[in-house]
This record gives sequence, C-alpha cells and structure tokens, in this order.
Amino acid sequence: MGRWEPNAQERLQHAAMTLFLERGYTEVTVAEIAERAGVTKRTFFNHFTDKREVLFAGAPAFEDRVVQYLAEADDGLDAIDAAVMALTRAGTDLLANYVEYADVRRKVIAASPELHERNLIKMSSLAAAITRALDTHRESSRAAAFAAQAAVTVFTAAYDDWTEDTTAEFDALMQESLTCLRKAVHPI
Amino acid sequence: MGRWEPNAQERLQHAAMTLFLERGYTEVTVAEIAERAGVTKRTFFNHFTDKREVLFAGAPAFEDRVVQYLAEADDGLDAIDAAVMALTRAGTDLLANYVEYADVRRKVIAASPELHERNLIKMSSLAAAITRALDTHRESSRAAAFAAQAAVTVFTAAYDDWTEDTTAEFDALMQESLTCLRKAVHPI
DNA sequence: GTCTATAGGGCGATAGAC
DNA sequence: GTCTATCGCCCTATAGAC
Repeated sequence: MGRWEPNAQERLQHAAMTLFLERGYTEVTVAEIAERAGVTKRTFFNHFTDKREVLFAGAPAFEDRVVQYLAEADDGLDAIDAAVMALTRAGTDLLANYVEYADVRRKVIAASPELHERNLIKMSSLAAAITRALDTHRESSRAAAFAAQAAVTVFTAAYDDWTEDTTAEFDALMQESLTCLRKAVHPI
Repeated sequence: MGRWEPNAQERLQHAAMTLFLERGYTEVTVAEIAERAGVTKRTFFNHFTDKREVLFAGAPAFEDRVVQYLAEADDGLDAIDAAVMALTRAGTDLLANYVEYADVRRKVIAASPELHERNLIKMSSLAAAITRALDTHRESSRAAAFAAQAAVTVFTAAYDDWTEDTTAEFDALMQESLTCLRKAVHPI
C-alpha cells in the first residue's frame, strides 16, 4: 500500500474495530492494526494517544456539539431538560453516521474491561462539560452536576437501546429513558 | 528485609500511596513500590492485577457489604431509598477506618486520569451489583439500573463532601445529596 | 524512524509455615 | 510430607523519548 493513501485515521479505526471483533482487544497489537491500515506503528500513535483511543475518536466532537446545543437552549428549560435536549440532538446528528458500526463497537467495548473503562471516562468528561455549561448561568454547581450526570445516564441507556434497534427514533428512546429515570429517582 | 515479613499487601498499598503522593502516579514505577515495601516486582503483581489496583483493594469488600445490607433491607422501601440506605451503612462502616487516608487517596486519584478512570469503573461495578440485588425481587431491570446509578451518584457526591470535612456525619451528607439529586431530576 | 523504559505476565524454583 | 507466598528469569507490547 502506498505511503500517502488518504484517510489514515479512518483506516486505522476500521482496521482496529475489525481485528478487535475477530480476536478480542487484548489479543490484537498496535503493530497489527497499523499494518492492516498500511501505516507504521508510529503513525498510529500519531493519531491516537493510546491503543484504546482508536475506538473513541468521535467523542470530542460529540462533546463540543452537546455544549453548543446547550448554549443555544431556552433559558426557561430546567437544567435536566436542557441537557437531555442537547444530548438528544447531538446524538441524533451523530448516530446517523454510525448505523453500521454501532453494534460492532458496542460488542467490542462490552467484551473488554479496558474499553469499558475508557468509555466511562468519556461519559464522565461529557457530564463535566455539561455541568460547566449549565453552571455558568443556570444552577448551583452541585445541582448542575446532578442534572448533568442524570442526563448522561439517560443518554447511555437510550444509546444502548438504539444499538439494539437502530430503526427506533432516538428522541423517543431518550424521552422514555428520562421518564423511567424520573420514576426511579422520585417514586411517589 | 527478610522474605517473610507479614502483611505484604498492606505494605505495598502504603508504599504506593506515599510514593504517588510525593511524585505523582506516573512518575513512580512498580519496581520502586515493591522495593519500598521490601518485596519484588513480581510479588506486587501477585497481589494486584495491575498498577492501579493497589489503590482500590478495599473495593470488593465494600461492594459485598452494600449487597448484604441491601438483601436485609425492608421490602417496603423504594429501590432508590434501599440503595441509598445500604450505601450509607456500608460507607459509615468503611469510612471509620479511612479517616487518615481518605484525603491523600482523594488527591492522588484526582491528580491522575488513569486512577480516575479506574475509580469510575469501580463505581460502575458497584452500580451493577446494586442493580442485580434490587432486580431480583423488586423492580424491572431498567428501573433498578436507574435507581442503582442514582444511588451511586449520591454516594460519590457525599463521599467527596466527607473527604473535605471528615468530621461531618456521613448519613446526613447522603441525605442532603439525595435531596439535591431529587430536585435536579424532578424540578417542579 | 529508532531506541528505550516500563507494564504485565508465564513458568518453575524456593523458602518458610503447618 | 503439603500448601502457600515469594522470587528469579525471561519475554512481549505499550508508550513515550530522542
């Protein structure tokens, strides 16, 4: 393969996902991923800070988009509703591109504790970003953190539902999930 | 130091905590921790599956205790209240022994993304255990998962508060935290 | 692009407790 | 003797330094 084939990053992601699915995360080396993508190991670490990051390349963009939607939210909304709305919109945007990969990605992450761990810190980072965005003009820091954490929990559940049935409407899944959380937290 | 000094595991934990505080997690090698504890690197890995685990040795016992308290809980309690009760009791038990280490441990974990990540997966595992315990006789799986996740969020916040003021009553912090979460999730 | 330190583990030998 | 904890040696892969 030539030295300057385009889209090295995407090729690396695709190669990694395929290999992880075939043989499991720990059984695949970075050198193998790089080889399959037609680049060197050095290039891999140029694009991703560590081996796990190859499956989370979309996360920063997603987080930015959530924060952006949140900034545009109606000030009259409650914090949690604003956060859920931002996650719903950003999720809908992103999921459209991920239909084919979502299930594989889910399986690979579920099969590896290391990837599960990395996924959790991405969600934690997302919650922190939402907290900051809410915090500035809407809520006390503590209340904002709880609203953000709850919204991310709702998102995680809805995202899991969606990967099991990618034909479902994401915003409906988010609303169901939110309703269920509210019942669980505030039983009457 | 002789080969059979007792309590190798505790010595390793103490050595690790001290060194991490002095120089930061990434700057300390497993070999150094082992040396300070008077054992070899190999022995370190006999006690802990990886470098991070040395700071989370108490987690399984805590989780077991939470599940135990949950099994003894009044069936009339709502899931989230039962979970918060179990976490409150297990937390109170455990925190009594950790007064001196809590602050150091907190600082060390906060200073290292890798340890933060590991802490998150421990909390995730705790939430999963609570979900299973609730699930069996009380709630739908989804509702149980939300109640468990919410209770763990409450616990995390209360634990953070407690490390900043170890004279506070832990159960009061838990109740405050729960009230705040409820307001954030169900604003009216 | 090359080099190196460190994480992490496999395996068998060994030192002590019982 | 058995059983368990520790150790020594050797190896690979990650990750970062140069």
